Amino acid sequence: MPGSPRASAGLPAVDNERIARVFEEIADLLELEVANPFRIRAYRNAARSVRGAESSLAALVLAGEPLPKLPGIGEDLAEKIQVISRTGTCPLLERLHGEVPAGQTELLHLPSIGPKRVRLLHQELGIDSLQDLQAALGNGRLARLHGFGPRLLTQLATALKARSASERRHLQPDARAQAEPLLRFVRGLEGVTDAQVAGSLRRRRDTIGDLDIVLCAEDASRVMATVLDYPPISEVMASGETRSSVRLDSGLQVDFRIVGRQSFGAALQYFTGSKAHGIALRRRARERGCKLNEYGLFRGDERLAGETEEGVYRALGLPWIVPELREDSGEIDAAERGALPHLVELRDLRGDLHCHTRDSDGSNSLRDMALAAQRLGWEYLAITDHSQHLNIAHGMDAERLARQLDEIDRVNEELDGLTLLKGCEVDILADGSLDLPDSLLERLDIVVGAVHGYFRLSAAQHTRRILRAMDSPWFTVLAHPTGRLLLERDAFAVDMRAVIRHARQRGCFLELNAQPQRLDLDEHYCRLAKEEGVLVSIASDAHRVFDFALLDYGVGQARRGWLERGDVLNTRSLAQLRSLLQRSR
DNA sequence: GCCGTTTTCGGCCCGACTGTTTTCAGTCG
Ligand SMILES: Nc1nc2c(ncn2[C@H]2C[C@H](O)[C@@H](COP(=O)(O)OP(=O)(O)OP(=O)(O)O)O2)c(=O)[nH]1
Ligand SMILES: [Mg+2]
Ligand SMILES: [Mg+2]
Ligand SMILES: [Zn+2]
Repeated sequence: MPGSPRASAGLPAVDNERIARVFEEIADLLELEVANPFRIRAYRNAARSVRGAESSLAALVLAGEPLPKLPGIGEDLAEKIQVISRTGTCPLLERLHGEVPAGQTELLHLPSIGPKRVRLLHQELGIDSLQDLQAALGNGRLARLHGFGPRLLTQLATALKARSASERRHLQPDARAQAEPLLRFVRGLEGVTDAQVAGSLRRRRDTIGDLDIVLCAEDASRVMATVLDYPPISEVMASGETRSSVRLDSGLQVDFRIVGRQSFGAALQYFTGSKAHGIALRRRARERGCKLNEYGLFRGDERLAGETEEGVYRALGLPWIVPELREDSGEIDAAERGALPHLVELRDLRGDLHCHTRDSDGSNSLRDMALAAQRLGWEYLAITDHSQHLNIAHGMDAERLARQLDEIDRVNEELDGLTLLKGCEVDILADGSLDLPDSLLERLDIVVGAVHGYFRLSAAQHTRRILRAMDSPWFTVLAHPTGRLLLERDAFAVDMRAVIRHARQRGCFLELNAQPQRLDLDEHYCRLAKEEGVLVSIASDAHRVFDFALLDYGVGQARRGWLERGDVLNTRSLAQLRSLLQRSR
């Protein structure tokens, strides 16, 4: 078997993500066997729970330590986690693979195709894969199938043609760029009194599946007709009185929901999600003898709330919960106890600890970056160009960096209110050594260490590599700690708890890289860093002056990770920052 | 499969849109 999951050197090859994917795969296969829907849900909930777990579960298993109590993980699933941790799979998954034709999960992921239709395709036409379906679409046999009307057939044809495009998720800037003109359009429509973005974009998730837009209007069906006139709409997938799903020319799906004024808050709550958060609220309503839906909170026929979100939460005995926290990962409990965090905000940041200039792969001069930062009212900006190993980015050798340090001294002379810090984004080499000599590193205010290559090391090797880098007395911040590139490259395998604990021990910090294709640390690791008492640097990694605006994406992610002002390194004043960066050398 | 100020069985969120359904199943948000 390629990539044997067996652990080497005490660290597991199976990370939480892999365990979660096994549970999701089981859920898909159970769905195809038309199993008990609640059992299927249990596996999907388990996947979510494992993703949110703060420790590497396989690491605990291999160390013989007990698993923490995780929501939705009972006796049976805990046992399965043990087995998956050791083998990368489990008997149930293997059995299901033997029973369900291999291509059927792909079919299940097509729009409007669920387990019953997959079964029908199999039984009536022997279709078990995307290729089979493609062929059947071509020769007209599909149309004879019960429930396969013309609308569904066009939808399937589109989905098969642009499969990769339609299944693809989107980065926030892309989603935002398409949401803005759309919002302008619908807000200008007659009868529309309010329109808000909901869904994952409002929750500021790292990637966005589709746009979810709630509109407030009394005459829903008339307004819906005008909404569908939005020129970039290429396909109307479903359209009724109060909700529609469309696809834009770009391939992005948009879901619209229209409700009246007295339901707008309830609809916004419903459509913002997350699904798990919404279900948890509905369960809570039920426990209190009420019913919560997108129209309001009701006791019998009596409407208790619905006009505003705040009113809905209040009527459920809760303070309003910011969208970023709505993942059913402890926020309802915290709200109930009055213990919601006061999340960090963009305006709390007093500077940025990671940026580039023309001296490596940036587009603007050092001076222009400094002046732009000064205009933002910041107290400090660390200049952190690449080191020599990254020659693709014109990384600097010792001599060029030394010249840059002189330049920083000169620019600092003319700056007003802003202080440039001397830094470098130093490559962490494969063996964990740093890419510049100590004689130079010791002259820097901040050393941002980064992994830019050798991603295929094992978790054990990566962890050793990073711990060793932190052992350098000059190392201060670990940049983009998992190396992930959203929609392109997974995080590399690493024992993040060990990294974070070592950072605390060594007086180092972790970065939350705000580039929207990174957002690395993710929200789960942010919570872990907070729990372990390691400050996070929310950093733009700007390569041009406009990139400082990207910090807001980082703040969004930090908020999803429950970070408060005190948990963030660059909310500190320059004096506080300097003393934090001054390690016991 | 999970879970319990309704506890160890019997629940598990609730509603819109589509199709050929004439009273509802399938899929999705
Ligand atoms: N009550 C309830 N609400 C749901 C359900 N499915 C979705 N929703 C609500 C919560 C979601 O956040 C919202 C939008 O649905 P989406 O499928 O677009 O999910 P979301 O935007 O959260 O993530 P995405 O990035 O689009 O995949 O609709 C459900 O099964 N029950
Ligand atoms: Mg969405
Ligand atoms: Mg949606
Ligand atoms: Zn960088």
